[in-house]
Amino acid sequence: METPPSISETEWKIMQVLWRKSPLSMGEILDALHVEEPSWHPKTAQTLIGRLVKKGALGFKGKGRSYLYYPLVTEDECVDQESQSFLERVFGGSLKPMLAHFVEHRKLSAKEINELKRILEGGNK
Amino acid sequence: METPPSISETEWKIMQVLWRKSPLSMGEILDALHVEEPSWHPKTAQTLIGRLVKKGALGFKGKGRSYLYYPLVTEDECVDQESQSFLERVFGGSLKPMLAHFVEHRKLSAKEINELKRILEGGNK
DNA sequence: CTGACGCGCTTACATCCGTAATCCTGCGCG
DNA sequence: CGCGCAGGATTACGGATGTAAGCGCGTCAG
Repeated sequence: METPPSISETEWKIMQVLWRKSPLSMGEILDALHVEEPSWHPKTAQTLIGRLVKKGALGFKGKGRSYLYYPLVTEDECVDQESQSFLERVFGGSLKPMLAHFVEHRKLSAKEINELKRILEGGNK
Repeated sequence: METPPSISETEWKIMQVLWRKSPLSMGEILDALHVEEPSWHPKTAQTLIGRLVKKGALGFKGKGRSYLYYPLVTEDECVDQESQSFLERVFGGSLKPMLAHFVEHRKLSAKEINELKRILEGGNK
């Protein structure tokens, strides 16, 4: 996990399932995916899982005929990776313009503002 | 600009040049790119510019033999697009976990925290 | 027992992306 | 005045991505 492998948009959805709960079998993953998005084709999911395993993002335990899959990279690592690259690419790496953008584009209620402020304070221990 | 075309990582760099100043000729764009990243190959930039034009992200004025390029989509539109998809993909569309993540992973100084808080307040007019 | 089904493994294929070369043409320099 | 060069158009190509089908085997239902 020195180098968290790159995880594509669609692959993320699968990772998220396994970050929430693991290990899971193919069928269980499919079920979980279908909750949010019923259009998942089993074969597609299988392919993506295969790629994630090959990339080293997922591991599995050969428990009999079918495997149980589980993440090899933590959600936090991946989130950090993504956040970093997003911030860099879109806002030149600086938080301020980013926050300013969100404040402007998503009409935040006073309540939300306060919650966000509390988060800022909490981190400044 | 109903549907801002998707702009890839590398294409962004070119858009940024033209958002800062436009219209520009091929050569001027290249010069600007070289400031940040001298390894830009002219042919590569040309290809990307071509793609951006085809996608409708850039327009040009045929001022003689060489064109002057300029953006057809605003930076704000694109930033919003990216931010939206990033937030959705990585944080389930919710600002709070996102801010919490940044606060935790980037040791923010008290000064930065204050600046961010001011941004929050400013938006809440 | 026997075939359907689940699922791992392999193959397919159209796009997009990054990176670049080739071709051609008109303009400016020597 | 002819040639090099900038730069527009076209073509190339390997890797990633989304989407999915085919093959083969072992398990479970009937």
